[in-house]
Amino acid sequence: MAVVKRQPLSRQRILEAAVRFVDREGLEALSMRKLGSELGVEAMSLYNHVSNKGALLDGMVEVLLGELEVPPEDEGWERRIREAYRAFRRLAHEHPNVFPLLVVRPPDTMDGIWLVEEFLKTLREAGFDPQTALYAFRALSSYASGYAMAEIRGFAMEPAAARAGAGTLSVDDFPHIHELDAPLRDVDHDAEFEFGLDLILAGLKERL
Amino acid sequence: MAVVKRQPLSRQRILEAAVRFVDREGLEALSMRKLGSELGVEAMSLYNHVSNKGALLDGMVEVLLGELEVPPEDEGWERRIREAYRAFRRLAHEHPNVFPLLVVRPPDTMDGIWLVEEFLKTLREAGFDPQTALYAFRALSSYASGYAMAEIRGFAMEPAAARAGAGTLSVDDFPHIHELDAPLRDVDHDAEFEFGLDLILAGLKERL
DNA sequence: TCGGTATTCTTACGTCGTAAATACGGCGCT
DNA sequence: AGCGCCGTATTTACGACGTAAGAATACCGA
Repeated sequence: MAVVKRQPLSRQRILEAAVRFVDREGLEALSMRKLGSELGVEAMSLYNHVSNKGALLDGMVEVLLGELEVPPEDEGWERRIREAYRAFRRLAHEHPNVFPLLVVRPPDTMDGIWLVEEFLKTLREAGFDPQTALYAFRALSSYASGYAMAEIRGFAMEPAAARAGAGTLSVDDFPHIHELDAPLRDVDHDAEFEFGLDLILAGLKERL
Repeated sequence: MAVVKRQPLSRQRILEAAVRFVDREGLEALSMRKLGSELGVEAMSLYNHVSNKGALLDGMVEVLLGELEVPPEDEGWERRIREAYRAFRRLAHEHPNVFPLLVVRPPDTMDGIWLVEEFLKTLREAGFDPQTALYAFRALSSYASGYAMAEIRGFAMEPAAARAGAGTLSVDDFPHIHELDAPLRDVDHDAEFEFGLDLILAGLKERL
């Protein structure tokens, strides 16, 4: 008899369910009806808390952003920034099906703005002028989001080579890809990501 | 009387029409029916040349890749690579609505593989060891595609600030964003992109 | 208990991707 | 010229989608 009382719907509960659903089934599988039934509710009920599907997707990127672990202020600017981008990439690993939303529909919330502010503060206090701080922010963000996307979806323009093994490609036509066949088989993505981060951060330090 | 004889359908004609259509109307507006009528044909006719909508999208990124202007070999590795990524970014400007496809569904064609091969060749001949060549390729590609995406969709996590002007944000809570209000109003994206490219390329040269 | 408000459900419409069956048009035969 | 073949185009149909409009229900303070 003791049927669990159904919890009331709420924007937050919907968004979190949506993230879980997409984590499990993929972005394309997400529909209002299916998300509704996930919550034991009809599709149209969702519209009381979310104005349409676009807003639902936007809300999902809010959830992701909320999970981002912002490192504390006290550990030196370089380390702080490093950790921030590592955390960003971690998001991609934890939600590979949701993450692309973040790239395709940039967030427009106070939380997002606050992150930018925090970031710029760190760089300004490190001694960069405003212009350079901005450039640095964008260079790092571009790199990190590009890398994370590539990692999730397969590296653009590095297709069958790595996935199927270079074996099927003629050695004569593609000697350099072939040369990388073995290393490509198990790249250390952590190291690779850090390589790029090092490159950019080292360059930035020189401009201090 | 002289009605223009309707050209026969073909995969290529379909893909090009799809790119034109999306350039004009946006990705979300693309449907088999509308693309069909664009070509004076019923939706189902398209399926004789393209196995489904997914394949259509893949084909569209092939078209984009085909438009990429690969710089000649003879101008020194650094300049060649610079020009290649500039051309890549140009793609994003010319097809802002199609470009995201390239990020979300990495191409898997011989043309794509050939581009990688060409790239690796350039870096190997410049003197990089295979491992570093690979890392360099991916660092640059991540940066470039991340930057191009951000440019197209609005910079992730730099939202209302730039778009609405920082005026609406309290100066006390967001001093650093506010500080950038004016510069943000007209950033020179070319310069900004080059800044990041410089950073990475400079770092790479040191590892030669 | 009542009345009103906020939430949920039902029904309905137009659009989507695409499977299946049908019709068509141009070709090589005889 | 007539016939049949085969690839292309059309018709029709199905189930799923997002969501507008209205009806039903649940909840809450008086």
